[in-house]
Amino acid sequence: MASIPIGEVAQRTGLAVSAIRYYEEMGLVHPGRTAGGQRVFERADIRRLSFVMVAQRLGVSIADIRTELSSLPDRRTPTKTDWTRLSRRFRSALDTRIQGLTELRDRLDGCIGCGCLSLDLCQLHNSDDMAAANGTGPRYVMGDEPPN
Amino acid sequence: MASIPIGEVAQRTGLAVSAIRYYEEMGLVHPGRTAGGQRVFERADIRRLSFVMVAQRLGVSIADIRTELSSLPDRRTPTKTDWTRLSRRFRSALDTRIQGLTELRDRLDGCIGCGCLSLDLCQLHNSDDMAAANGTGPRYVMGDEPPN
DNA sequence: GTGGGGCCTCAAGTATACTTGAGGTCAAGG
DNA sequence: CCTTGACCTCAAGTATACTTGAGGCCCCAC
Repeated sequence: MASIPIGEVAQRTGLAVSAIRYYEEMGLVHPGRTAGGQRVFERADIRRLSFVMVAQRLGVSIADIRTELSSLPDRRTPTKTDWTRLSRRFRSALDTRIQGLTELRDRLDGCIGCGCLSLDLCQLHNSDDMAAANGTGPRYVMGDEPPN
Repeated sequence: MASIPIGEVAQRTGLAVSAIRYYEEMGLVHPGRTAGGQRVFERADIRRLSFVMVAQRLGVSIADIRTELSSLPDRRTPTKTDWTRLSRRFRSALDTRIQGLTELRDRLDGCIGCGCLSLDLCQLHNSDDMAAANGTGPRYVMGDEPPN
């Protein structure tokens, strides 16, 4: 069956060879080895790596990606059901993020009108005194959510 | 006029004191100094820092934030017009990002249906052969855009 | 069967974004 | 005045995510 060398995986995914080796070290992929010790990947590994790239792009840390991927069977080729479960969780994370950014954008819209981030009476910044009173600042803008 | 010490700026913005000093070093804020050498901030600086926090949250690097902020007058208190110009550019970056994520999500939706990232005949992954033919992989998913 | 491109490991380096610690100064309230 | 909490600098450390380099096998097309 398809045994793909690291260089080809790199070409197919667009990742650097060094990055793929790093991902293995981080436990995101578990390629096999030839008798001579060279890594042997399979298609499922390319898919794992694709997922890694997409998740990375969304700002998910490698540690978190590993956690997500741990729901997939390590060496058995994942079934459609495995991936569907993962995709669903992923989609919901995406939704959350999009929603957060959209709210931020809408709040910013109000700002542009009022010259906000510059004027004190904006809905975002209130007066400095009010902001000081409950220990805020850009938190209004950021919706009081943690960065990730 | 309002001369705010660094600790108060930290409280109001939610930033660590050390982070604010770092931002000064990186050229994102330019506080004044007392005769004794302590930093003196003004309201405009808090707004700059708020902007920094929001931009950071969107994944903008400090170097890029500095570039953005350079359109504001360094020491003169920015006018409403200054901030409006900045906000508009910012809003458009936000739009781009939201749009990218939304497209990603929609493509993922197709995937969930077909068990993609797992099956070869998905619209995202085509067959491995086709993907190999034009040197792609997750690029379909990522819309061929650079990370930032 | 061999030449050489591809692959290997391991250590160290890079970039970003800060934090922590040591050692010392400033300034406001009592 | 004097205490003391907030502030100062500078160097070093931390975490994340990789890349680069040295030194050396692997393996397949010719």
